[in-house]
Amino acid sequence: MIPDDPLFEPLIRNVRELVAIDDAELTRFLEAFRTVELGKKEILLFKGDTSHHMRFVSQGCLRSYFIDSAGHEFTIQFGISGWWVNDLYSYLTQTPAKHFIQAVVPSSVLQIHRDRLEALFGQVPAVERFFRIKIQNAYVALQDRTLHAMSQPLEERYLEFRRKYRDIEQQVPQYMIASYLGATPEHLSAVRKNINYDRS
Amino acid sequence: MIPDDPLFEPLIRNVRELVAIDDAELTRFLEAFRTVELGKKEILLFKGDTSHHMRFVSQGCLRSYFIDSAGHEFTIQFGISGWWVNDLYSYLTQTPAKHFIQAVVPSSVLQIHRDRLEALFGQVPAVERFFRIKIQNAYVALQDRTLHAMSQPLEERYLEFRRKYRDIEQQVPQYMIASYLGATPEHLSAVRKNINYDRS
DNA sequence: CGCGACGTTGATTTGCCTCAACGATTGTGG
DNA sequence: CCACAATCGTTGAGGCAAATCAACGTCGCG
Repeated sequence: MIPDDPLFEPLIRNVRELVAIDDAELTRFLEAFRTVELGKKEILLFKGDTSHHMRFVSQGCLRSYFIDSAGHEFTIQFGISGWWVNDLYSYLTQTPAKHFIQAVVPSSVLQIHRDRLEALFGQVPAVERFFRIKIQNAYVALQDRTLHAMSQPLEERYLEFRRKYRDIEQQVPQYMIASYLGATPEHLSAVRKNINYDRS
Repeated sequence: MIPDDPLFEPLIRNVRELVAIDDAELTRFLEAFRTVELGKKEILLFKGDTSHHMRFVSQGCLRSYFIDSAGHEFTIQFGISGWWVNDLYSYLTQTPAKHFIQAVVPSSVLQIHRDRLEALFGQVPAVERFFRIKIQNAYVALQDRTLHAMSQPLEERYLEFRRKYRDIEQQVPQYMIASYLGATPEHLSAVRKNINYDRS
């Protein structure tokens, strides 16, 4: 009954490690998803479009980013297998997105339409619970990142990023990491040089 | 049946403007709250304590902040009437808080114990829904703030703060606003001076 | 009144950005 | 399969925004 497509495995694990849900309910949930395949650098959501889906990264790596008035890119979030990625503001308010969502490498995404999900919230409490807890955790993580960004110099933030996301660091170019950390590629490059000198 | 204590009014409004909930359920929810009165500068949650309550500001103004290794204060959040304030990480994981929560001016807080709230989540779906939506909105707002902090100069951030939170600006000292904006009091002072010159 | 908390000012230092240029690697079309 | 272009990381010079440090005025409160 539960779909045995291997793309669904990370999602099943993601749900079951957080909430108790029986097979029938889980199946209803999974059946509401559609698969999207993306090539390297392909864009899944454009600024100005409205986000109608919650999106789960099954394979590969995505990022969301925005571009300020001076043309600078800021990476908001990376997402690898097991992460949810979205422009939540656009999704929640059904207004045009301020961010882009892009595949950094070839990726497989599972997405569920907002109408289906809202209906499921009323029908399967475990699904609503799942998203409540997910968003709580995301909030805490974001708060942590915000505080680090304000209080730590770039070197600390970079080392922290490496510790926490070694698997992300390997698949994304450095200028994206710089833009995630709120720095220029040149500055990050200089910091990396320093770190290597310190080692020897 | 619904408590008519005026302190509850902001909370009742807060819930009813977001979810449909009948009087009996709302009453159950409200009865789980206790009132806490705080004097100016009194601390409600100390760093190192574990947060066992969700807290709602009924009157006055609170803030949460943390102190880094160099002794600098960073204000994470202000909360006036109608806002929820907590160290969510401590609350969710039941680990020692990394932040303080403090009354900026004399304040009245309504708080519900975690055990009561978790029980209500299972019994009254509207309560779980309420918190899911609240935390979604908080996440979006925090993301917005994080992006502004990274991409805008202090002057922009200060003007934005003023526009958005004029009612907060009036009850908190300037050095706390500076610490919220990620700047020193001296720098904010200089920026304010500039703004005034521009006006004339 | 006198002390402490708060905001301001100015001099100096510093972390980070900007701009320009240059290898190295990747990928692509002829 | 090679040649050329584009992408990415690095380097260094110069500049600017913001932090630091120290000092001072003012207000409110015990």
